[in-house]
Amino acid sequence: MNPKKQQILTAAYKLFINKGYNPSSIQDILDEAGVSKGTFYNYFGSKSECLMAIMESIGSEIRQQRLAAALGMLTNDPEVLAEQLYIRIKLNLEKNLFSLYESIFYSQDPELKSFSVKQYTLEMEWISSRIVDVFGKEAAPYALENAAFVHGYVQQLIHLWRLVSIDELPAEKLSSFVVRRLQATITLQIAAKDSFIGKLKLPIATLSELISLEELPTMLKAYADKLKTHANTHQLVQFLATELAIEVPRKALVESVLTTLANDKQIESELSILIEQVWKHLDELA
Amino acid sequence: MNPKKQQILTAAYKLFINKGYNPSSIQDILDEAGVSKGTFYNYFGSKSECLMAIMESIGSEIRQQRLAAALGMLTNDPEVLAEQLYIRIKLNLEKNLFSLYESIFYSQDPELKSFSVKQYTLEMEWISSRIVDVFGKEAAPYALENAAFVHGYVQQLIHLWRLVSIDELPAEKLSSFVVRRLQATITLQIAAKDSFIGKLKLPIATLSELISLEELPTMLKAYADKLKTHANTHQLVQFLATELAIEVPRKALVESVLTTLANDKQIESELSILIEQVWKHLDELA
DNA sequence: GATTATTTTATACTGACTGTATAAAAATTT
DNA sequence: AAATTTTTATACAGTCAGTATAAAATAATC
Repeated sequence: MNPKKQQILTAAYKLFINKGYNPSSIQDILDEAGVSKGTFYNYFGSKSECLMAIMESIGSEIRQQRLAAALGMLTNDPEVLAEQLYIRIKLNLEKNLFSLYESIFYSQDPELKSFSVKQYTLEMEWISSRIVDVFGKEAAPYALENAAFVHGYVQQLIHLWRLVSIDELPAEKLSSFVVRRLQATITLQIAAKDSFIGKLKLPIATLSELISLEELPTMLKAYADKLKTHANTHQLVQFLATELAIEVPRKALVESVLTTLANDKQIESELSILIEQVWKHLDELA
Repeated sequence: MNPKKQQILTAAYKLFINKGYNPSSIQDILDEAGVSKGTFYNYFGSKSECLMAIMESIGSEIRQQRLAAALGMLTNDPEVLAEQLYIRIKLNLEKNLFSLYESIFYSQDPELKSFSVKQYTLEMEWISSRIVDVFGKEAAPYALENAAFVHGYVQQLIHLWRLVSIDELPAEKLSSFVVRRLQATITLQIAAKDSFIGKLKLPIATLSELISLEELPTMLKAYADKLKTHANTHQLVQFLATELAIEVPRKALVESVLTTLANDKQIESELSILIEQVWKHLDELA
């Protein structure tokens, strides 16, 4: 990613989580980044576009870590689900993201609004599918409303904790607590056939569809070619492209490279989507 | 209440729920109310103060209706709880309040922020105490976190419903569904002794303490004296003051007057707090 | 009914904000 | 070395919240 763009994102991120989104003016960002106004508007059409770019990359980081956490584990293990829920809570805490979500979720700005709807939809879909993984297909009719249950309960407990205690939030305890509560309530709910949302479905969100393992090498190759100036990243992506093309890709090597890439803050969102897709295919490799 | 102040509140309310809080400028409010800037700042120190005044009166309306709904009913009836939860949902729907809560809850403005913390605390305390009413004192150690459960679940289901369906939200179905889920989960939770928040308590919010039945007549009388210009309200408050002072106040009459007052949009928040207190004492009357 | 006090209006102003525009300077690419 | 792109500095338009003030309208008091 262009260093100026990265500078701006870093500065904006720092300001947003400290002062909050609204109170941080574009001028503040420019001063912090040591960059002029023209440059800012060269990369972002508006302040909210800048915020969305930040959220996008965090979302991608969460998804990658969740995929990594499930790797080699049984998908129906409730503890894996708890661990994955914990990943979001942990990242939100570490990066102080609550105020960012807050600014976004209930924003009046139509672009931010629809962005947050998309983010929300993705999260609900992901939790729903994990609920079916864990509790079996008899849980499917109740998965969506229990995704809402999980999401809402986590959110409220975090909020509540901050009002009742000055101690650090026990995030792991929280996520496993919520999963236990989920387990209890969903079992009874299935038995009672008690449903609210019923058969209604969320409008499909993008990004959930998989890029096939066959397509990935060419796409990665195409991307690698754009990375001439970033020697390190270029090497890694180039390697992925060729390795995934051969008969039996070396899984451990691929995973290692993915981990390195996942920790690289410089990468474009376009690339990080590709990386997520590789993660998803990882357990298909020998 | 001063007619100009009422004009401003009505105009602001209309704009806030249609355009949202942030996009409504003070100038918009002035135009809508047909009032000049000086007048606005004569009654409200800022735009957010105006919003808080609106929220305050709605909160009071909700609390009064909830008290009325429980009147003469058994406090441990889960259906009464569902009905009371429904009251908030219904009022929020009717008055399109979601966007208002949204603007407030996650605001950066420190005054709004602490106001919303207070509102939130009151709601949590109220739900908690109702949970103990319904599920008995063995539910007490779990009441607070289940208040968070109820609040978060309701919120999420409303949000979800709006994404999956264009139909009107089935609010009554929602509230009774959540109460059933609460019933299921809290029973298992008590059995499992599984708690997250533990013994931690919310910092006490004001307004929860009762004004005694003995004090009320004098306080009402004092207030009535300030209402010389509002003949109708003055009559009603004056009546309450004298009626509550006598040996055996006529309950039906008092209740009727309270209902009339509850529907009066003109009353000051100071008075509406007194009215709430009378509601709370109502079942002590013969 | 006249005088005094209060409320309301109209208007101008400050300072902060987002986003646009533009010409010159700096850095990159060809 | 020349051409192209990026970056800077700066000025500008238009919006906003909130302050200030003098004049007009209304209400309260004697």
